[in-house]
Amino acid sequence: MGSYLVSLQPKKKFMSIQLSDQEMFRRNALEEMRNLGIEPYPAETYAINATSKEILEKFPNDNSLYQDISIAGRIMTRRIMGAAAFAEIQDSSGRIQLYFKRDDICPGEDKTMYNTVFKRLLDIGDIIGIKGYAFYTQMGELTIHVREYKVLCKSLKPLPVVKEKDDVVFDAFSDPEQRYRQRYVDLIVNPEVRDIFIKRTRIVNSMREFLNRGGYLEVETPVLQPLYGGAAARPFKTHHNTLDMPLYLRIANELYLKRLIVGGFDGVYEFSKDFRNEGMDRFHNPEFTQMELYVAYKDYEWMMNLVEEMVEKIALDVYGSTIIRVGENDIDFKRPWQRFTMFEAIEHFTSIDISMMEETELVAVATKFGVNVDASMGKGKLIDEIFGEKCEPYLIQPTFITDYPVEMSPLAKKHRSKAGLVERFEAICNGKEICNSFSELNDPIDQRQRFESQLELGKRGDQESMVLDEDFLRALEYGMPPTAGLGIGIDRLSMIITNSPSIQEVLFFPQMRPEVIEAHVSDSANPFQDTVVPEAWASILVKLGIGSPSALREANINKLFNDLNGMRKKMKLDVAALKIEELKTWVE
RNA sequence: CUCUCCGUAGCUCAGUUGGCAGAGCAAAUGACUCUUAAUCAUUGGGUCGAUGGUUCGAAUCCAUCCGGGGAGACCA
Repeated sequence: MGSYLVSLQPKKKFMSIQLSDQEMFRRNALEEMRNLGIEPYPAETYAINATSKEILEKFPNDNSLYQDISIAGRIMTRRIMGAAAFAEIQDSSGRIQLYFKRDDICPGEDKTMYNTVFKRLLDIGDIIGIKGYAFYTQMGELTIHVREYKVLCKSLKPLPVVKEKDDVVFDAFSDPEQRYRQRYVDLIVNPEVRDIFIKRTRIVNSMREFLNRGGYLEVETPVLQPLYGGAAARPFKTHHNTLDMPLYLRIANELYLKRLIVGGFDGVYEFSKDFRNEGMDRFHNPEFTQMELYVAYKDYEWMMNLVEEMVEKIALDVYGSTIIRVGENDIDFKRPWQRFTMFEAIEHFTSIDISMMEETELVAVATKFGVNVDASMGKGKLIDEIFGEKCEPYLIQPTFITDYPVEMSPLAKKHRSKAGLVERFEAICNGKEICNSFSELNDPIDQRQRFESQLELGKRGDQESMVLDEDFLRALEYGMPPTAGLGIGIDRLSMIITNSPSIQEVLFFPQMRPEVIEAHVSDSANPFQDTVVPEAWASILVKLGIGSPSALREANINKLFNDLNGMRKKMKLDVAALKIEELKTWVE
């Protein structure tokens, strides 16, 4: 700890103020273990030969099994009755009860491993390995009788203790902020959360298996792109130092995959993390996952059949059924799904046929339905808005919507028979789009014109209009076979299939504003020595992770103000509360 | 960006019309050899998200800010 910090508070007091009593007890237990010659963080392998799940499944059928178990897990509950005790450990497959008996753990005179280590120095949250045998208690619960145990990891932070009886959960760890920020805790104490993520992986595995079986090649394309394209969205912009040029994080990988079709692959797909610099809500995270697939010599009709088949298989692989309960509804993914053209869908829900309307009439209809209309909207956008307002939310069962206005689909091929439309479909399910697909536009001259009309929309103020990609056009000029393309949102699909109401529930680490975490300050000089920042506050800045004057200048001043005073209060510092005016003088 | 709800002990939550911060679980100490939200006894622990204001007095009222949830705007 640097000298300027020592002058602030003596180290001992400094530390004890920040740790709760429970954390202090655990640190003391750690020391005591070491004094007893027990290493709380041993290095060597702990060999296991069973999991809680397989014991619970197989022992009831054959009581001769599991008489020499080695198993490891985290202590989740303990019920101690003097010389005997029950505990539960949780491993990756679930929980199982343990029975500890003093004279079995400690057959000799020395009862330390039971009386001191087990009863006093171990806590809920610690990870132990045990050896023993399976049996039934008098109450009939399958339990492991522990012969010996070993400390594998001492936990220094108290875990939230969630209890359950008759399927009623008590004191659930439920605060969304804490659950998302400390997902590891969420995963430890909320088994249904881990189940969601297991299902998500199964969905991805099932899809990949389906695609590989179809003979499509899984590929990787750039995340950092000099031009962003393939979707209508605003990008994240970054900078490459050596090239000294801006680069964008991809908003889609469509244009790269189509270059590969030009290059002669018949079918390529990629699970891609895409990034869109837009609002965040229940359905949008700045980074999200999409699977894009392009198949040569196919069209959108063919792709619709593929989507139905693929999603039906996923439902069957995950649940063994095509029917999934989602919120209030039972959604059935069984083929075939209902198909509507966009105009049919609008007519179905509004009884108005807008298929022949001009822009001014569409504006009137849109306004009537409460759509916010502005000058940047073209005809296609208006139709799309009307659909989004009056149809999409009401489509619960999986439904294909086909034949979109050309203005909204600059990468899709013109409809073979309907003027002004393109060969495009979306699958809508539970009121939300889950995929988007079209017969890909492979006429390079038409494609150039579409890009140019996108530039027009950009001039009208549409911030999401696409940019013109000359290299992509060059690729098309060499010739791309007729191709069907698909983008399917993995997060959206996972939400539906796991019955999760928000995207945060299907992302391990959803995007959040940064949290204040006190950094451990090591011995170093005051980085604010040559500034107007007082020494007392400088140490707090370092603890908040702000280690240089430039970092200070980049910080959000209101948040910093809040955080600094928060730390002052928490650490009971003997300095006056910081005024925002004073803070402002630091960054000037 | 707007509206709205929320922020109190490690966790889940109470806190009346402003009047000395409460409970359950968790923790500590002790008792208890088949418990299971184990039980019984005793004990410690929070300055109420931050700042400023009103007041004799603020967790409580007001303003601004920080963080989160929900709805909307925006957005495939």
